[in-house]
Formats: sequence, structure tokens, C-alpha cells
Amino acid sequence: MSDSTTEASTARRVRPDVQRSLDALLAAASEVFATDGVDAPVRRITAKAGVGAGTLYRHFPQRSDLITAVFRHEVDACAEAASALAEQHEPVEALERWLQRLARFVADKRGLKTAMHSGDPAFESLPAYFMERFVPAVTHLLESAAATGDIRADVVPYDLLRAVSGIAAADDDAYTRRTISLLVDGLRYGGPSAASD
Amino acid sequence: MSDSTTEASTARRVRPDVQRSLDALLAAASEVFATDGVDAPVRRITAKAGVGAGTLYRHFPQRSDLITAVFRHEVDACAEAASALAEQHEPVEALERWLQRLARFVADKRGLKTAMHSGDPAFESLPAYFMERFVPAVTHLLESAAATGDIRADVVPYDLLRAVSGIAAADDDAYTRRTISLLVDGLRYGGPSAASD
Amino acid sequence: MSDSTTEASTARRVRPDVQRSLDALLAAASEVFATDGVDAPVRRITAKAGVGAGTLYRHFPQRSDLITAVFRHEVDACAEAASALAEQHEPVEALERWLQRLARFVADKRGLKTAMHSGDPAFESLPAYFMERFVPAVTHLLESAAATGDIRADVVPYDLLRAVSGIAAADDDAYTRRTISLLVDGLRYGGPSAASD
Amino acid sequence: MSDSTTEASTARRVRPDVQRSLDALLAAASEVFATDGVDAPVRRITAKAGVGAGTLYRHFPQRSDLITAVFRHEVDACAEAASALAEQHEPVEALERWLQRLARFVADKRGLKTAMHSGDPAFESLPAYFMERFVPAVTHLLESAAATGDIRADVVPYDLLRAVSGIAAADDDAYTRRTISLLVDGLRYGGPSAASD
DNA sequence: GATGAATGAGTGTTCATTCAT
DNA sequence: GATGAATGAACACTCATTCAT
Repeated sequence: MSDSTTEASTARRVRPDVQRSLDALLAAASEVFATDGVDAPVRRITAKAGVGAGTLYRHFPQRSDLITAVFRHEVDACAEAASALAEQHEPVEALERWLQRLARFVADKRGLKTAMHSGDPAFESLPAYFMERFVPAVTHLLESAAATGDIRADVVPYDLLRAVSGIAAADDDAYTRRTISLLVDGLRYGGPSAASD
Repeated sequence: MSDSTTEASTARRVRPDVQRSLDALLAAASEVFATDGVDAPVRRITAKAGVGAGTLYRHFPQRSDLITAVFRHEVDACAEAASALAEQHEPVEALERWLQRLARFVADKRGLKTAMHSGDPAFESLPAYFMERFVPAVTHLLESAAATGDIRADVVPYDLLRAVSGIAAADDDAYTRRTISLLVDGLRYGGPSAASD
Repeated sequence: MSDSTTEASTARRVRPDVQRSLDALLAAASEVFATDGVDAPVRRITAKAGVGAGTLYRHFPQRSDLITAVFRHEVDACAEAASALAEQHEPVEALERWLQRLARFVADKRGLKTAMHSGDPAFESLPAYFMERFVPAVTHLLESAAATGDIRADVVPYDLLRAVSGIAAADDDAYTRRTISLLVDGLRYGGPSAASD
Repeated sequence: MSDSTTEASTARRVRPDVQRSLDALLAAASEVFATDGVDAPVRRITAKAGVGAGTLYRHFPQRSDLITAVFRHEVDACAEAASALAEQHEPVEALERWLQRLARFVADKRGLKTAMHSGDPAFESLPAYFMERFVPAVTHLLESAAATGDIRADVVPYDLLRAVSGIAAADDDAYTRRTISLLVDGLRYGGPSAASD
């Protein structure tokens, strides 16, 4: 089968160079945001991405467009990591690793806190997206671990996400790591109501 | 206390207009930092303080000088509030009110988090100053409350400060208030080892 | 007339889609120039024309190429209007209507004044083209009107064109309309030397 | 008498460096606007004025502020030239020289035509200012010339200003000069109602 | 030939910092 | 010491032009 079949199947084919620009921009912005915050100069992002300023503005007319795109992109990556970890590790191990991964995500996004509290409607949808993607991910991990009897079965996924977010926001990697381990230990050995609020 | 007396009596007496400029700048910067973050335009601060830009730079050649001055100034104010509250309220009440006050302080300083993690040596001393001033303050409040038998006696002041900081960093006023109350209730009724790390 | 026939029959026949692009570009540029001036963004023109930017540059490598093409195109349209009006109206009526039409043309081209005085050689030929097309047109209208005895016979076509241009440049539609009427009345009733310079 | 007396007499004394900046900016802008139009890059103006960009924005926050300032400044200069010419020349000579001066002013301001017709309220007051300053100037010149019997006494100043504006807008120096001379000759020898509209 | 994505120089504008007054 | 005008580097953003598709 020829290329055209492939083209036809995806309607308007995304031109490869366009995709390359998008990918490079998202990757560059992700790094720069983590390093210098979301107010970093646009030029630093375009330089790292190897594209011109106009390319950035074509795809992300507003700075908030880029910020939210990066946020969603990384939420997706983190959520997808849950499946990968579930396949590679025993349930509890997968759960703990993913919570550590989540903590890293939250810590990296600390620069967004201010922006998200600015009241800018561009960021309104982000918290919902966070939960929409992570609740199913953690739910699945919890159920798998509970199914083997390794952890209790009454943990509320939302509470767990919030707890990890709070811990990670403390911005002390060692503390975060220790505390999440403690938390998982708690899930493992605690009584049936220990993790509820 | 005695230091300031020495300063006033010897050395170069601080001229009243200079003091006025300093006070106005600290007050203005405090407000502006809370409202617009620590990266707010200098002009906004000088305008609010009613002084020229040159005056600000004379007293605070680096921006970080102003930031740390405001930080220390407000740490001092918060620490001093402990004594005032201790005089006006019963021990436990004073303790809780002060922890709420501390939480407000931490929440207001959220904008500093990024700066403090920038590695800039100008900010290195701030966490130590935080503890240096607050540990004695909270220690005194804890001891008073423990002396009356209203709370347990084995609370580690440092842990309590850190816990409140973490809670306040969640940036949800209602949550913070509720949780601090809960914490104090825990102190009041908990067993002898509950508050330790 | 015969030229266009020759063009069509020999040489490289203009492909229909090419002609469509050219027409669309000229029409779009004409509108945009009138609305936003000759310095309007290229994108606005290509968007209105429904073509890509590359297409514009293929046909008009320099911006001045597009400007002069639009200018000539509209000079042609205005000149051709003279014949049409001559067929539909009595001679003097046709003359006056055409002069009003000419005034509108001049007023619409006001944005070109600056460009034409910029010394850019690309625009050097435009005034000559203006006269080359309009002198015959107005000459014919004047002769028809003079032949019936409705207006004097000694009007210098060039002077009349220049006078109307000057009046129209005043950029006051009502004033222009009034004054052209007055001018035509003058032609109608004036003595044998009134319209000469 | 000391400096302070001088200072006191003019209330808040304009600092010499500020005045220098203002003068340089107005002069530079005037030249640049004449050369490149009112949309010329800000940098060209500041470079010619020898000041930083910030200085321009301090004094003229909006571009229209600079444009109107230049306009008024030059209207003033032209209006003041009337008195100077009246002192140096015979009445009719002064009148003609000033009308030529006015024609140059109008021709130089051709770039403003588009801006003034843009509907921007910033430019609304300019035509009124034009008349407010020039009507008295030309009135005085006309009266002086009429008093000696050199020209007729019934010329409407406003009409004369408008006529010269129209002539100058033709943007052909030789034509303008010739026609203004002709106009003044007309004033000199014409009958009592010839110059009225 | 047509398209429109990419480029990157150019421009307006802000704002930290200096320094003449 | 205080003031605030001036500086100019830095930045966001636009848009003419090129060129891969």
C-alpha cells in the first residue's frame, strides 16, 4: 500500500515539518518552564527548539496557549506512565513508583501555581484536566494493588492525589520521597479507614 | 532590644527623614510583593512609597536586598505577634491564633518560593532566619500551653513549624484554617508521641 | 482590443486558474489598499483573495508591482467607464458623470501620493499612464459635448484633468461634488478662454 | 539678583536637560515625519534627537501625542512668522510671503492627512487649532494690506486659508508658487467680491 | 503553479538602573 | 540625601519574504 492510503486515512495529514515544530516547541518549553519559570523569555524557548519566533506564535498565539499545551502534554505523559509501570512492576511497587512520578510532576509545575491563581480564564480548565486524567490512572493502580490484598481497598483516589500534591508542593525532594514511601506503607498496613479524610 | 538602643546612641544617628524613607519603602514593597509578586516593577514600589527611584537604590542596591529586608521585617512582625497574643489570650488560644498568623505569613510569601530556590546566595540565609525567630516564639507558646496541661509536652517546635508551613503552602485558606485547628486539637488531646516526626 | 486576441491565440495561453489568481489578487488588493492604505499587511490581501502568500509573490515579486498593477487596472476601468457613459447619457451629462467618477478615483488613490513622491522609480511611470489613458477619454467626451454646442470648444483636456485631480485631493466629497458641478457649469456657459491656464 | 529669583518667578522651573530633550525630540520628529511619514520608526526619531527611547515615551506616551505636539509646534512657528514678515516687508509682500510659507507648511503635513481622517479622536482638535492660529495671522496681514489700499478689503480670511491649503495639497511646488502669486494678484486687482466663495 | 509554514529582522514598548540636578 | 529624567538593554510580537511540500 502506498503513502496515499495512509494520508487518506488520517484526513488532512499533518505535515511532518509542522509536527516537528510542535514537538520541538513543547519539549523546549517544558524544559525552559521548569528551569526559568513560565515567564521565561520567548526567545529562550525558540532558540532551544531551533525554530523562529513566528513559528511559536503561529501555533501558540497566546503565551497561555503554550503553557496549557505543555501542561496537558505532561499530564498525559504522566498518566500514560501509569500503564507502563503497571506492566513492569508488581502492583504496590507500580503504585509507589507512579506516586513518586506524580510528585515530580507537581514539583516541576510549581511555577504554574501563581499563574493558575491569577484568575486568568485560560488556566481555569487545568485543575479539572489534572483530575480527569489522574483519577483513572491512580484508581487503576489502587485496584490492582487492592486485588492482590497488598493494600487496603477503601482508599479514595482523589484524596491520595491531593495528599501527594500537597507533599510535593513542599519542594523538598528527600522529604517528598520519604513521605510518599511512608504513605504507601500506610496504605499497605493501615486499618480499613486510615486513609480517608 | 538593647542593640537598637546602642545603635541609636552611638554610631551615626539615623536621620528622621531617612527612617521615613526606609519605613515607607518596606511598607510599600510588602504590599506590592503580596499583590504583584517579587518581580513587580520597581516604579510601583517607589510610587506607593512616595520616594524617588534613587532613594530605593541608595538603601537597597540590589533587589534581593529589598526582598530580604521585607522578609526579615515581616518575620519580625510575626514573631513579635507571638508575645502580644500570649498576653491577650489563654495559652492554647494564643497558640492557635499564632499558628493561623504564621500560616498567613507563609501563604503571603509564596511568591518567594521560586526566588528562594533559584540558588541565589542572597536568599540563603532566609530559612535560617525564619527558624531562628520562630522557634523561640513557638517554643514559648508551647511551653505555656503545656504548663497548664492543656496540650501534651513533647511537641517538637521545629516539626510544628514545618507542618504549618506545608499546610499553608497548599494555598487554600479554608483548608489551612481547618487543618490547623485540627492540628491544635491533636496537640490538645493526642497521645505523648503523636506530634513527633 | 486586437492585442488581447493576439495574446490569447499565441504565446503561452494563460491557464484559467492563473487568471483566477490574478483577478482575485487585483480585486483584493484594490479593496485593501482603499481601506488600509498601500502599506497594509500582505496577509490581509492574500486572505481576501483566497490564495497563498507564495502566489502573490510569484505574480508580483515586488510590492510596487502589485501597486502599479492595481493602479493601471483601475485607471483602465475608469477610462473604460468613459465610453460606457458616453453611450448611456447626453454628452454633457456623460462628461459630468465621468468627471465625478474620476474624482472618486483620485480620492481613492490618495494613499498612493506618498509612495509616488518617494522617488521610487517603480512609480515613475504612473503619472504618464494616468494621462495616457485619461486624455483620450476626456478628449472624446469634450468633443462630443462641444459638437452639440453645449460647451465651449476650447477646453484643454489636460487642464481639466489636473483641475479635477486638485479638487478631489481636497478629500471632501461634498466639496468635490459641488465644485465639479460648478466647473462643468463654467464650461457650459463660460467665454471662449475661461478654461485655459 | 540671584538665580533663585528667576526660579521663583517661573514657578516650577523646567530643568534645562528636560527642555533640551523636548526640543530635540520635536525637532527630530518634525524632520523624520517630513521625510518618512508619521509612521516612521520611533528609533529613527530618538537616534536623530540623541535621546533614549524611554525619554520619548516619558514625554509622549502615545505616538499621537508626539504627532500633535509637532503639529502644534509648527503651526505656532508658522503663525509667528506672520508677525516677523509683517515687520520686515511691505504689507502685500508680507502677505504673499506668508501664504507661500503656509503652503510649505501644508505640503509638509501631507503625511498627516491619512492620520487625520482615521477618526482617531487624538487628532480631532488639530483642524480647529490650525484655524484658531492662522485666522488671526492672516486677518492681520490682510487688514494691513487693505489699509494701504493695495488689496481689496472684502476678502474672507477663512476662504483664503482654505484655498491655499487646497493649492498646496496638489504637491507641486512650482504650481503652488505660481498659483499663489496669481491669487495675490487677484486680491490686488480684483473687484470687491472676487475672492469670496 | 499553489500553498502556507517557517524564518528572522524590525519595531514598539517597558523597566531596571544610573546620574545630573 | 532625595529626586526623577534619561538611558538602553531586553522583550513581545508582527509581518515581508522564502521555500519545502
